Amino acid sequence: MRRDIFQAIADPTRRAIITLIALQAMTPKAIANNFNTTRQAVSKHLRILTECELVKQEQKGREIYYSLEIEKMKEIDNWLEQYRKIWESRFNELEKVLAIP
Amino acid sequence: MRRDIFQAIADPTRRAIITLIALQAMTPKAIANNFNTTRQAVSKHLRILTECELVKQEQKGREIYYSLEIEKMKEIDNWLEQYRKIWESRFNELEKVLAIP
DNA sequence: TAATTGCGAAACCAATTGATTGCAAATATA
DNA sequence: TATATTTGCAATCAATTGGTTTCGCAATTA
Repeated sequence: MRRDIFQAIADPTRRAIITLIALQAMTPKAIANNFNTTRQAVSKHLRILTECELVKQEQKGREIYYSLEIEKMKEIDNWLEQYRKIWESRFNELEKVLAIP
Repeated sequence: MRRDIFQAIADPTRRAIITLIALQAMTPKAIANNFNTTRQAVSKHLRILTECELVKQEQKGREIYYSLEIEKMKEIDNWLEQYRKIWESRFNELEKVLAIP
């Protein structure tokens, strides 16, 4: 059961959850109310997101508030870095061609 | 058969293929030789990558060269933008706290 | 021309995934 | 204390996934 961040964000519902809790912590029930799905399904998604440390939880009484571990998102950014270099260098190539002498 | 870029990069083999063909076009056979897998398996991955327009192909005789459609990778970058804003703003908050008056 | 090579596609299989249902535990409220 | 609410977790099911095997087609080579 290998969890990695790329697998975690592959599911559209999980991406929606991430968007939802990026700015404010929410309970599973509150999250489920925002989608056309059940609490249990959301709970499973939250579990997957927690397993790959994309989400952290804070218990308050019987409620559990989930919020995004924004630092973890940087991993995607880091992976993307190698490709960003490529498209930036290609852009520079294009600039050279278009440059007025 | 919904193909989207996030699902495409979820698989580690596909990410490895993307890395491999990012800088130079390669045939399925050449790609397969770089991994511990068959040409047919690579072929299936390439099909998925092609379906979501992450990869383009160029026929040369009986060989087909696959290369990365780098522009498509920007879609991930665009999606990440909303979160980049968050972690940058948090960093600025931190800076304010740490700032020497 | 005949054999070989590179390829995609279809058929198939085991493993995984996402969703649902049902349940028990913990907390809150009457 | 009795009841309702919020939750995680296990069992189950249908659909999807990644891989293999096999096949036929087109291009190259002998």
